[in-house]
Order: sequence, then C-alpha cells, then structure tokens
Amino acid sequence: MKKYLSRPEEIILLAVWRLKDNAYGVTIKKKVEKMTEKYWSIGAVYVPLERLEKKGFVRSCLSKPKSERGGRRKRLFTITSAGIYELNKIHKVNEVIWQGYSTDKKETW
Amino acid sequence: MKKYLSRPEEIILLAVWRLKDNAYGVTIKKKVEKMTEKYWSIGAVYVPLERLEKKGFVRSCLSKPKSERGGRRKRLFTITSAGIYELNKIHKVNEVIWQGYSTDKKETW
DNA sequence: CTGATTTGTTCTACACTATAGAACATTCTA
DNA sequence: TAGAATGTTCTATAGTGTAGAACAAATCAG
Repeated sequence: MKKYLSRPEEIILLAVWRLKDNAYGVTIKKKVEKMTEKYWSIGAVYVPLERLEKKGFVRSCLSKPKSERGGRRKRLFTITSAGIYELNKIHKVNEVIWQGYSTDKKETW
Repeated sequence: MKKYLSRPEEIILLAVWRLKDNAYGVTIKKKVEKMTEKYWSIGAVYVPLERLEKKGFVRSCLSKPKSERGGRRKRLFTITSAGIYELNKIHKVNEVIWQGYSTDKKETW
C-alpha cells in the first residue's frame, strides 16, 4: 500500500505546478534539473509523469502545432486538484519530519 | 545512477538520528509511524535500514542481552557521518524545491 | 517539393526499491 | 522446561527509477 508521492514524483509535480501553463517534457526536464542541480534523462521525466497522469495528479493535452521553428506538438501538462492535495500532504509530512533539524544539527557535529 | 535518498530512506534515517542511542527496529518503527501517522510493517523498516547500512549511512551492533523482560538482543543503529552528510544534502534539496510553496499556494485555490 | 534540421514524445528494458507478513531466534519467568 | 515476551531475519512480489534509442512531426533551405 503506497504511502505518498515518491521523491521523483514530488519534484516533477512541483515543477509542473511551478511552470503553470508552460509545462511540457522539455521545460519540465529543465526545471527539475535546475531545482536539483542534477542531470535528468528524458525517461526519468516522462515515465513518472505518465504514472502521475494515470493516478490523476496531472492531466495533459496536445498544443496546437504553432511553433517558432520546427518541432513536434507539445504535450502540455497541468496539475489537477488531486495533485495539489497530494502536494499539500507531502509538504506537511516534510515539515513534520524535518522539524527542528537545522538547529539541532549543530549538536551532532 | 541514484540521485539521493528515497523517501523511506530519508524518514528512517531521520528517525535513527532523532533516536540517538536508542534506535533499533521496534523504536524506529514506532518513530516513523509517529512521524508519518501511518502504519509501517516491520519489513518496511528493516529492509531499507539494511540498505542504508550497506551504503554506509548507518552502522549497527548488537546490544548486551540485558533486558527488562525476555526478548532477543537489540540491534542498535547509529547514523554515520556519511549519513548526516546525506541528510544535509536532501534537506537542502527539499528547501529549494519547496521554497515559497505555502504562500504561493493560496493563489492556486 | 523534398531532404536536412529542429523540437519534442514514445518505447523499452532492467536493476533497484517498497512493502507485507510469516518464520525464526533469544531471553526471561513460572 | 514450556510459554510468553521481545526482537530480527527472510522472502516474495508489485511497482519505481533511470537511461537512452527510436520515432514523429513541423519548418526551413535550396
């Protein structure tokens, strides 16, 4: 029984939320890379994204072909209210588990 | 290529850290259940704990048989400095990815 | 018009992780 | 010495994480 979002799901969902109406594969990849300062393969973005959609936390639709220069149509993602609910849940868990960390930390060094 | 701690690893490692010199299977299970307000099976605690040890983020040793009332010897876990380093890393990532969330959130409702 | 270029998505494959709970082990007490 | 108490190990399986090759479609250059 699943407890809550996995970390990649959390990060990707946050990226979609932050990108508002400009969230699609490429921008999401860039965003999560910026957020984490790590390389993310395309698969590491799309596969969890696909799973988030299956679970109802994001929705997607194809954009019109109108582009600047070549390129396939974008598949735009938006967060659903179930997705936001899920983010709130994990956010709360995070607050609880990390509560008091940075201050206590000093004592452990 | 692994990016950072998974969420169960994060939670368990934090529990070990918080429990200081009283971290063993049963207390860790109780602690993570309290932290997350969810049921954790024994396996859901020990298996990741085992992996954390293999990766060098915790260390363990058996306690002396001295107990209050029956029972097997405890296997006491302690966080290593590599473990603390890893916690700091994930803590930083968390701060970045959630930065400004609760205040911005209101606008999305 | 057509082939190269650009931009973007889908597919797939495999190792690793998450989770549950049964089985097992050890110690104490009566 | 049986059984109760406390704790750990084992095992199985579904699901997740990750990389990158393959594919698709739109535009531009000649």
